[in-house]
Amino acid sequence: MKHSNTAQIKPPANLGQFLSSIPLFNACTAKEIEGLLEGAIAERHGKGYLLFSYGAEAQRYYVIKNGWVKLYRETLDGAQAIIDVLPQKHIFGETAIFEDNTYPYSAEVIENAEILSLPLKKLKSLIESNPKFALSMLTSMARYRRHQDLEIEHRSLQNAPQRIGCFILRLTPAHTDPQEKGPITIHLPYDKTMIAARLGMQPETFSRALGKLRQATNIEVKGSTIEIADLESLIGFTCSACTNEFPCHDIDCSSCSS
Amino acid sequence: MKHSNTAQIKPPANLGQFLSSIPLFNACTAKEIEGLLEGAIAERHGKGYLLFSYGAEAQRYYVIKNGWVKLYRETLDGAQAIIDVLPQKHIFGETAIFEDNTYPYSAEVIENAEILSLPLKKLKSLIESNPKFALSMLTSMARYRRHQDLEIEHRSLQNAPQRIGCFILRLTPAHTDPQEKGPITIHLPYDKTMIAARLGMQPETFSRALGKLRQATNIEVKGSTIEIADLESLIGFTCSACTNEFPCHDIDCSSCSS
DNA sequence: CGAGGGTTTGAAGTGCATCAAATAGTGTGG
DNA sequence: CCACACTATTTGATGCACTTCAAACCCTCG
Repeated sequence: MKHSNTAQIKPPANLGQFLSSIPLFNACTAKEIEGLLEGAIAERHGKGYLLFSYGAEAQRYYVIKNGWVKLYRETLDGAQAIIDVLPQKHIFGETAIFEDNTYPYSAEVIENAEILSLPLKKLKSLIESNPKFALSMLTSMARYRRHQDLEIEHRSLQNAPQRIGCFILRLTPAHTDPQEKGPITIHLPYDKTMIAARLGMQPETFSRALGKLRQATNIEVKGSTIEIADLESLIGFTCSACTNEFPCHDIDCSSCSS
Repeated sequence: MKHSNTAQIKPPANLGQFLSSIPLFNACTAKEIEGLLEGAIAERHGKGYLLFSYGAEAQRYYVIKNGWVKLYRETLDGAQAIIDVLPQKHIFGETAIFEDNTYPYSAEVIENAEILSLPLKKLKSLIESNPKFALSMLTSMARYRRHQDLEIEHRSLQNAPQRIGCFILRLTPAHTDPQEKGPITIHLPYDKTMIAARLGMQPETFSRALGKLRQATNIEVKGSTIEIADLESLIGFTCSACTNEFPCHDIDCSSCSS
């Protein structure tokens, strides 16, 4: 794989600060953060880099500093089921400690990414020693659950153009006012092909469905840039088939662990 | 609703024993169980009884002693998304404590059921005071997550007959030998219409898909009784579109909280 | 027996997938 | 800076799976 270049980068001093900025670790003391970071490795990986495979023995969990990572599983005949696609500040692979110490999915970099990996052992002992942290962890898991519940709902209630609309809406800056008038410009964060997979449809369907969405809601699409002229129209079209109301932002999953 | 009869039943002495038998509470001492049970209410509800609605303020969580309960959400125009359908020994409504103290879904009895409801407060304090229990809770949540991940996968990779096959396979007694020769008889645990909804398809589709499954795998269907003549054939047909191998039993979700 | 819900069947329509091929975009080496 | 190679994206044509609407059937229970 041409792009699968990897480079270890020396852990910069501000890793602690970075970790603290993640909601899951909010309540941790500096000393605890330091403990978690013992044995940390920071690496830069190119698109296509496989971080770990389903079923592999798990020693470490990961935190995304930059870029995007997809979690997926695959059948014997190669069909992939995308479980999730995660942006920066997300954690993944950590649930292995609650299972049999193997990863419950595979993880692959899909946009050049800086990834931090940390020993699971330290995480486990922190959970055991600090009830407050255990509660943070539970909160984070519960939030992820809602996120997944919503995912299931979307797949059964929304059609392809609506799923795309929902995806776009979640890219608008959080706390955007639904009444917002002026046009909003957003950027698709990764390949359209990957977005299609993330939304459970074929690339061809994505392309056509985006066309329909454009006609229905007056958005403008130029490559991976999208301009929302009339936010309310987009919301009306998209959110009618969802149990959430607009400023849902995916039940703000920025603080989910994964 | 004709069937929505409800009767309070006096908490029998063996509630403690019942709770202890649930994996989530395995590690609890008798004293802790007793604490959890303070303020417990046991009730019998008929089909159609609404236990709580999405968004309602949550004071209690629930444990199923008997029967089946569906968790769902609905859009403004009445379309329902079934999040899960739970059998006995399952817990639900407990995640409200990790959110804003409101239920993240509605819950309705779909087969006459005996339901135990317990105060969330006691649960929360147990989590905070007993790290071991917090860990059990995390384990349980992690398991539920895998269960949901699998659900998403099934919806994207399996077609209707395969989803039904998978549903049937998970009804076979756990640890059934895949090589098992003699015919296996199982009973559908609730309405076909409800199973269809649970699997994300229309009742008509369910009926037709079950027909296809019968032809493809030599199962016999008489009302809600199904006889599996050739288990291997059923497994071959069903599990080829799944990332799990057969004796998956849904990643044994008997110990999930929900 | 008759009412009502659950289930099946038929006919027609829709949405998405699939296969095939053209086009646009991106990074490469010359 | 251009031509090439390769990938991402779009477009067209066709097929299949599932849905929808309508109606019949069946089963249970008062």
